[in-house]
Amino acid sequence: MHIDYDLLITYGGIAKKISKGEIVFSENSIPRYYYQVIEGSIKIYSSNKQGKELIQDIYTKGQSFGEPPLLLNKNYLISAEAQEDSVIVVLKKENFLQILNEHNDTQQNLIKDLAERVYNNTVAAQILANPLPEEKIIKFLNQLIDKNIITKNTPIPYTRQQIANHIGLRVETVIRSLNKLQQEGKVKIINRKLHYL
Amino acid sequence: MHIDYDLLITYGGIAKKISKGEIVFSENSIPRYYYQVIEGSIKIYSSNKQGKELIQDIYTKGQSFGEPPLLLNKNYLISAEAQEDSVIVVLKKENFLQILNEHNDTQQNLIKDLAERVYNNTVAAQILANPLPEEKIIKFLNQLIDKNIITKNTPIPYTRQQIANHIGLRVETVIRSLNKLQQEGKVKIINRKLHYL
DNA sequence: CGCTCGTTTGAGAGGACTCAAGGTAGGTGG
DNA sequence: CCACCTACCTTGAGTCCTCTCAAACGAGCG
Repeated sequence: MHIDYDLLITYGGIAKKISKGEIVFSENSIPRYYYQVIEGSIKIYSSNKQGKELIQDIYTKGQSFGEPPLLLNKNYLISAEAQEDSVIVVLKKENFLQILNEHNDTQQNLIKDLAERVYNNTVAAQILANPLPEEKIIKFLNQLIDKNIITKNTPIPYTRQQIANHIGLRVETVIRSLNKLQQEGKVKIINRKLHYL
Repeated sequence: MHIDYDLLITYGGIAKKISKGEIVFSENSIPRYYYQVIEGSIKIYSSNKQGKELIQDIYTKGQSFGEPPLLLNKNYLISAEAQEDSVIVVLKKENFLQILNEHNDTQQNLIKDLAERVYNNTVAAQILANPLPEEKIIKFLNQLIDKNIITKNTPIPYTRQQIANHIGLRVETVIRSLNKLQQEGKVKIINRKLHYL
């Protein structure tokens, strides 16, 4: 989802700096705002009892996040945290709903965007349910390519830990699996930078 | 998502009988229709290389399914199969889009519905990523309660196999975990029927 | 009675996880 | 320019537990 910056401001949206590591909203809290990234990146995640973090999504420039609970009047199930110093626009819920009402194209954008998230979640579920670490990784990388986040033969901008948190594995397992994948010629590791072939 | 039956018919929707086990659409095929359940239940699932089935959703009376790929012009990533003898309405894509255009309330319903699916997927991801079988089961049961599919102290209408396919485990593991949960007093098994306490 | 489908139990193997210890690169400050 | 720090990566050894495979039991039904 993306709403024109000027429109957001017109309806009372406010740009806000968020430092790396700062929390935008957290699990169980009540949604009150619509959020859209102007600069930087926001990580959406949840943690289980053992403290293991599951990254559910990462939003960057131009993308909004956290609408579903806002629209459904339910509490957040996930937390949002800045992965780097970022800027976001914050818009009161009422004003967001007003934009939706008064601009029909916004509704259509929202539909497209939500449909895309459902679609992506389908893939994510298949990755998480897959019992083989190497297949998980390959599917994860394929997904990143589909989403235009990475391209083949260029360094992948994720740490081993981040990959692990995306697909539900431990760092060590990711490292060992990447080694196997390299032997199979599916990825290449050039001084620690991971490349997908 | 739910569209009024008469409206569907007005726009050219056709009711269709689907026998148990019959496929409505399958992975990799091209979406051409909007589907809505009239009677029975449709299972949405995908299978991995090892033939293990992952149930992603089950839709019943009044619910539609399969819109995201339809709206995004992408191929299905999942298959849809009747779990029992069912009746669905099939509506051509163009006509579905026309309904969306000409009935603003439909758009809003669609938004709500998609938001709900994203929300549910968030929970599903947490379940799939959880490494402990017993926690998976408990979270799964809690989700069924939230969705009003089951209530406490009544028999749960799922086979062990179905539960396993929902949460990414093997039947045997589900059975053994249920025994532990019974010992902990969290569920009760009355001649094979599972009850959540 | 004899299918068929779902449930259950046992034994064994494999592999992800855990824990612990080092290694390496890039940045910072003296 | 070098020493140091920190974050990330890597390796090893051992445990645990899910999965696999095989077999059998129970319930419902024609």
